[in-house]
Amino acid sequence: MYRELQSQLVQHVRAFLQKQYQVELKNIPVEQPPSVELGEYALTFCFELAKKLRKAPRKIAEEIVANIGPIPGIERLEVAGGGYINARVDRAQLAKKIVSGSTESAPTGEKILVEHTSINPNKAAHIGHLRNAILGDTFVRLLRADGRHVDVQNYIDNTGVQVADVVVGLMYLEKKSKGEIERLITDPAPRGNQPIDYYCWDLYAKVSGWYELSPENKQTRLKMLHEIEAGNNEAAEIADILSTAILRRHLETMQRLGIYYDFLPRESEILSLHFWDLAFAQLKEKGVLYLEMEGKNKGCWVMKRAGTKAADSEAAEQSGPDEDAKIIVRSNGTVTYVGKDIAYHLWKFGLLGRDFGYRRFFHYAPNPDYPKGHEVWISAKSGEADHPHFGGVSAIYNVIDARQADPQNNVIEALRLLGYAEQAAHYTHLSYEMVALTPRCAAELGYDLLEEDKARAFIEVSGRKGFGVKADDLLDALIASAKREVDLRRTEIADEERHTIAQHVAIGALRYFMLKFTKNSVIAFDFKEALSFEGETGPYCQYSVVRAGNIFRKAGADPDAILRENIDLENIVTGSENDDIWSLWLTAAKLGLIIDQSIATSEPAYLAKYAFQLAQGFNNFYHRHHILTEADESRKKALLATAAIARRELIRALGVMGITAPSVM
RNA sequence: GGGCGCGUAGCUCAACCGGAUAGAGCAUCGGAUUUCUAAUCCGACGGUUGCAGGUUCGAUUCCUGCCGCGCUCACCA
Repeated sequence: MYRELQSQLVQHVRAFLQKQYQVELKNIPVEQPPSVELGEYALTFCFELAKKLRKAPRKIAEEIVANIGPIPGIERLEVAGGGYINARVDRAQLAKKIVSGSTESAPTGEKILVEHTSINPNKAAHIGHLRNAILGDTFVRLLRADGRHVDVQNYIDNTGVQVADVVVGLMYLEKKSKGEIERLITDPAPRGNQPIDYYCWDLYAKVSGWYELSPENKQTRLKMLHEIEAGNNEAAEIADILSTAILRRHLETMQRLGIYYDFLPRESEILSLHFWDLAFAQLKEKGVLYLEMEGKNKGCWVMKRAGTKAADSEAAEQSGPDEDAKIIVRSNGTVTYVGKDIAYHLWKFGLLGRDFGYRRFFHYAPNPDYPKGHEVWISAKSGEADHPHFGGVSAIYNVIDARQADPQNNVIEALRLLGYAEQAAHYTHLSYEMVALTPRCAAELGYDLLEEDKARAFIEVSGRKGFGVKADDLLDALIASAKREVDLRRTEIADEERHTIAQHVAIGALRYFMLKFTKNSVIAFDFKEALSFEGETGPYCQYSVVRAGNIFRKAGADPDAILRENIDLENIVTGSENDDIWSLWLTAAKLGLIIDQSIATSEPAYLAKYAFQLAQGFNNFYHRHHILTEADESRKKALLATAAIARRELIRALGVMGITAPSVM
């Protein structure tokens, strides 16, 4: 609506500039004037044109406004300031289009792969993982709202050092047999009735300390890692049952937040199906890797790093070994993490020539996102005969924190050097900054802080040290806090229903909190802020939806039905006395544009800010115009339509963020 | 040392590809017909956008140099 009209306007202006002045502008930026009093769109290109045409910007603006002629949907153009052109739309006409609300973009058919969460399956999920999963899930929802076909993957590193650490803990510190470990997973009693991921959280921290005690202890870790990677032994079996149990816990935690997956590829299958061998052959054949013959990397297969001197200067190549090169295969013949990741990404783009086996792993009961329920598939060496196909996509988004930019860039560079420029260009590392704790928060949690840490703005969480806030704990705290608020406000309804409301509010608060910060801002986590339900929060937005709903409930009207009636929009959106109401309509009309921008910049925070703005606009309207006591029936109906539009678009915006509003709060 | 990112109100953060008076929330203070439920609304207070230059009609935004902070760069994953 707003988006469509905007592109029409740009097209028209572009054609006119070409015809009248023979100029072709690459970009015709469109902004919104500071206030609707000045119009709906602002054009700034006259300033740029001033140089080319050797005329004052205002003069050009005046000429254009005088000569451009009528533009569909635009009432008139006006010159403002030193050379802005402001466009005023035909409000009644646009409002009518907003009411009809049918502008879904056509599906493109191509498949997009979004990978997120990817928590090492050796401990409970913490707030850092929540940011990843919420960011990723919201991005998936954005793409789907835009009509794209998306597969959601959660990569499981079930054979890595982190899993090995916990297995070491069970076998060497706790001295448990395989049978005891199996019982530990099926029976909560031996682990003090805490969930298995919680139990391992503490154990993991303990093992890290144990390694520091002696070099022999540290050796155990390496030995364990190799056994697990090799497979077909007791340690590998223990690692498998343990990591699988913890993985289930992670899926349950994320399910609480409305986060679902389609496929869980595991490192164990990347190893057992020998993905690396195929990738290695390609990398050697195309000369991406070379065997280093001298220097500190002697005997390793290495790859030049992107952007280094060695990569673009031939002179450097002759002056000895490139010691800065990235090692892909160690001198002992084992492959590094980046190597495996290259193979995995060749698979993602369908360039490897081999596929995973697939079997069913987890079933989601019917829910608002999947009314018929949903199946999660997991990789397997030999899977079920009937399975959906994953991988072979045209674009990928990896939601991974900023600390892993370097390995990500290595993988992209490898694809590029292999000649897959197209794929490399559609490989997006959706990078975001970490969630850390404020010193105050750390103190509240009972951690002893070093003096130097107390002075910091934030302290990095560390699973290895057991330092952090567990995802389920935070969600529980939010639900409890929301429940107290609901108990105070809604004494007339049943406790069970109050609990459901509290869950909605808690999820809204948490998801919004994780989305309101732009990606490259470090979140310094603090309970006080995260538990807030006022101001710029999810519950604020949810409350606006509830309020709008209340109006219709009291009026005995259905918001969708109102919009199908014959409404006199002219009298409510036109004229400067109605600027505040019109401005709410206009904000509501922008959701499509905001979704586009959020995708283009891979920045879900835009959407969060927008939802808040829309909620704020509605609350303002709510106070200024008392709908149910409006005497003029025609105006009352138009006000109801206004509330219906704001409500509809706000519900839609929140839905893309995975937030739903309860019917009462 | 190289790479990436950050520095904006007391605090936490915004600012669309460079655009009109740099905006929100929190905190503080003052107010809102006991109403479509106040998880709300209105107002006040609060800024040399780290510093110094440059480009531009116009710079929080782009360029250069400093200062400060975070992350990262292993034959760990």
